[in-house]
Amino acid sequence: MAKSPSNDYLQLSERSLILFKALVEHFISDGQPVGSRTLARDTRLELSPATIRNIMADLEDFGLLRSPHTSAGRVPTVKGYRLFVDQLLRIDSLDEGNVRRIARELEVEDNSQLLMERATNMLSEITRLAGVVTLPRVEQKALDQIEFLTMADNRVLVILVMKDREIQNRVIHTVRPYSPAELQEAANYLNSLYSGKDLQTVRTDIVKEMKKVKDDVNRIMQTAIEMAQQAFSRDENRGDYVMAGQTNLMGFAELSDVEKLRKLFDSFNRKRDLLHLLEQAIQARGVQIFIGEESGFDVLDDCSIVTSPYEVDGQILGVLGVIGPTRMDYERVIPIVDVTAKMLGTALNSLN
Amino acid sequence: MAKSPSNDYLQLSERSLILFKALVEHFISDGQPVGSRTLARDTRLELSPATIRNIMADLEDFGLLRSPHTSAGRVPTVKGYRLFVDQLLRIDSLDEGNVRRIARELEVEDNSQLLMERATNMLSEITRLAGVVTLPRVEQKALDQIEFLTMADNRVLVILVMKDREIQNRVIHTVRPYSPAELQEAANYLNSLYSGKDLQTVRTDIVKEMKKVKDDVNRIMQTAIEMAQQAFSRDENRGDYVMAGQTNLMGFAELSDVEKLRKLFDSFNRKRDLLHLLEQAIQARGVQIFIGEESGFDVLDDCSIVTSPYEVDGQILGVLGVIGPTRMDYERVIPIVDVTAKMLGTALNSLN
DNA sequence: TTTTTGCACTCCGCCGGGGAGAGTGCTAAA
DNA sequence: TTTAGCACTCTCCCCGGCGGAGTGCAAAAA
Repeated sequence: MAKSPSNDYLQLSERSLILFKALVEHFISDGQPVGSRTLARDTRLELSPATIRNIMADLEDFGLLRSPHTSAGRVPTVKGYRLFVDQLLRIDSLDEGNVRRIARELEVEDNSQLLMERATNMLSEITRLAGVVTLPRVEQKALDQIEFLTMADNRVLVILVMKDREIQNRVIHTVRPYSPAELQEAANYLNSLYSGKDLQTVRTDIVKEMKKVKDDVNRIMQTAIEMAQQAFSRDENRGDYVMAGQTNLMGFAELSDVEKLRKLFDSFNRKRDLLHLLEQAIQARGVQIFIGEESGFDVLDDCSIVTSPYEVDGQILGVLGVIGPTRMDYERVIPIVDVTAKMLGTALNSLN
Repeated sequence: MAKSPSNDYLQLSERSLILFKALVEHFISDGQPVGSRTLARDTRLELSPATIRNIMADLEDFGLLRSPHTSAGRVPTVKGYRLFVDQLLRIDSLDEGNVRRIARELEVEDNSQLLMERATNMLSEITRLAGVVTLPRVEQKALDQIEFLTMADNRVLVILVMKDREIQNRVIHTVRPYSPAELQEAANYLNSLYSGKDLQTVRTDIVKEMKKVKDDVNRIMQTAIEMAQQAFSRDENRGDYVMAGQTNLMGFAELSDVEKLRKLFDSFNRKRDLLHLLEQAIQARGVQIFIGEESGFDVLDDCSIVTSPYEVDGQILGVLGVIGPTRMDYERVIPIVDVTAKMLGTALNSLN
């Protein structure tokens, strides 16, 4: 009888799926393995525990359930959760109250950094899980204005004002001192050329420009290009994120092991691995979910991540989401993540 | 026989103190209540366990020790730790290796924000506890240069370059548009007047200046004062700190209770309480230690904090330190905190 | 007087046994 | 195909017993 796990849930009857769904929901809400008896009580279908046991045995053969030990109930496997979120979940739109709350919280802020922080806090507070938002790559942002300021010791302070009102400061070192007038001219030149374009484009354009300039003797352009070359050089802090509500993860029984928790928190601090994961999520359009081992990142084995990219003018700038135990309340969390991503997009847009 | 706890350790014999010190050291190193037997083995004094028991009973009467239950060994009380760190500890200077390590780590950085982060990381790594450094109040920092940049919608970007090379950006809203030339003149004026002074002073000076200006019709000064008034208005984010190595606190048995840990971490995130505590420490000169309840802040009941202010040119800018369980290795931690504070001071000084 | 010995006592932690409870799988009947 | 019945298997919890560690006290030794 024992089938090897396969992917055709097709074989599963409607009834089995209803039962399966009920089981997952039950487990999500109280974290205990679910037995046939409980399930018989809780479902509409008037079935005896014995029948349910038969069905559960089938579901186990399909690799959707497993029992922690011989005489415990069943819990969903990763594959089970996958089926659940992909096929069985009916996501309805978020209730008015929360929608308004998110909107209100995000619309007032007029600074993109703070906006990100608010978004994370929102996420973690509403879901009672850990919230995370990646900061937009500065490369993707549109430049509004560039200015130079002379400092001592052949250093020049570059001020990049982005369209979203973020201000970036960079100090560059030059080989010879430049006069304020020279720098002003260079700034004017660059502003007229590049205002409104994103840094990525600016950089490639400058490279092209450099080739032409070799022949050209225009002094202003020379200065401008020289400055710009350094000012726009690739920023090495490749990406970053802000997080909030990590402590919400303490207190979930499946993470109550201090050692596990420690590893998880350490990895949040290291950022590298999680960032890598989030960059995968940025590729996708819409809400994406990594369940347990699917993240391919073992400190997150008992965790799931629900993410959604946020965008401005159709361009994806970053991704936000929440991290929680695999048995999180997906039905509630998914729309929250979804809406927050959209709201963050519009909030950012209104800054431009 | 039972005396009420009193403060005259004078009555304690040399021998009792030696024993007490041995006990505390023993407890610090392995966290288990210490019994008479163990102590008899570990000390030079050739005494029977029984004698030691008598002495320990005395020490308990003085409120320096207590036993968790009838037949466990003894552990130090807060009062005991206090005696230990105040009177019994011989702090010798930090070993060359660590001194050099700290120096090396702090001398390369040329940006005060990053310097602070390095310092925290150092502290937490070397002590294997949580490290914390308060950021210097911007008020205290010396101004190097101020510049203005016109932006759209009657907004002006103020750039404050501090002596320590930190760059502050503030956006102010003006009632009428100012031309770049006007702003340039204002900046020149303010730079000539205030470069090198700290923001606090600048602000008070400006208030004085305002009175005079009323009569004066000098246009440049008018503009300058108007700008400066807003630019230097009191910054409301009153204080902040950076922290590292919080996870080092997980895994100490006395904090292994997840709920306790959660409260502790939450309070780190809230910052308010801890900040308040650190501000007390800023008053003191040199290393200061809060043991257990002494912090007057109940999530820290099982923790001690060792702090030291750091200063530049004799002026205290902030405070740094570590947080760990009450039974931390004070003998090792104290010199580390001390040296790091001094090194941070000199590192900051070399930026000016 | 101080220190030590001897001894009774207390308390914790650990182990094994014995239910109770929950849940399973299998077989046979409906 | 579903259900009832049943034996079986785990876990969890409680209990009692026991060894170990440590104490306090009284009496002996120094």
